[in-house]
Amino acid sequence: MKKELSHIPKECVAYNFTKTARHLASFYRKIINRSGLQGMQFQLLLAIRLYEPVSISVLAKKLEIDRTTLSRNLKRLEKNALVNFENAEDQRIHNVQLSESGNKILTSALPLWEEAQNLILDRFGTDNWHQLLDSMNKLERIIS
Amino acid sequence: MKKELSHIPKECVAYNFTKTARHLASFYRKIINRSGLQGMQFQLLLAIRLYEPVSISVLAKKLEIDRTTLSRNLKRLEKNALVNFENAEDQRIHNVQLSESGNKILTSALPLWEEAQNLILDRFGTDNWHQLLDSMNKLERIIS
DNA sequence: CCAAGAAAGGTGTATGTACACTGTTTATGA
DNA sequence: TCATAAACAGTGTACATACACCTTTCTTGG
Repeated sequence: MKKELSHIPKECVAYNFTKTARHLASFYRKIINRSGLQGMQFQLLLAIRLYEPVSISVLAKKLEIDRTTLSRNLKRLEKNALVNFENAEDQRIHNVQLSESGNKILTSALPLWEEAQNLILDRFGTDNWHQLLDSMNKLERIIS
Repeated sequence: MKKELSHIPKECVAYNFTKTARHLASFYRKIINRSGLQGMQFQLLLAIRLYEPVSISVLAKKLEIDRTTLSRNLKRLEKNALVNFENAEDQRIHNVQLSESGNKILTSALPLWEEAQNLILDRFGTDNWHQLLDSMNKLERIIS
């Protein structure tokens, strides 16, 4: 007889998070795309505005994403003239900052993020979200 | 004066889920890789075992992933001889099922999934996880 | 001072994701 | 019946992820 395995996808922490994350990213992306930005581009421009001028490695740590992934994503932003790189005194460090148009398009996208966020929170409840977020953060601490 | 924006990454539902999902996927992947399987390969083989023989579209709906993404991921499994395709009477449908070696390697990976899952649940608490999962499922229903 | 190592970043390669579009096969209703 | 629509799947293209490996630049301890 074959072992019953249907509990695995139902219970697997990674699978369920990945699935929900995909759907949520899609939800936000469809709205934020109206600004001309991809979802990831929005995240990056926002993070750059918060920390600029900032090196690639530092930004990767802030966003908790792989440095080489970030590096390539930033390269696309540079190609679209949304960010600029410049060297620091330390010649190893490539500092990134928003360009004029990067700043402009980010500003235009902020209300779209609000719209997506509010669509979710109005239906899910802000308190429920904060509780969920707390729980997720505990989970994160466990695996790092 | 510049508007304060640091609440956005802290609060954004999509960003926080994506980040946690990445970390969790990495956690499971490192363990499951010891079987020779990628994390996604494990998911797919498992789902195929649960539903085989199953068409690509049906499998995509079960897994809630994009059909074309699934199609290409399955192509890699086929290339590695872990699954087989065969046509149904309905010539449009390509049914997929596990090969001998696909079955074997999946069986060998199951204890590794248990290991990863238990590492998380032992530290996080099964009840906490079920509560979190409930909340996530509510969130999913809201956005679909 | 300077050799060894650490830090920053890039490249090669492979996998994963998803939208727009296409072709083929089956179902359906006027 | 047969034109039209729906269902199934593949391809083109672009973006996103991440590991292994490399070079360049700085730091540090003997």
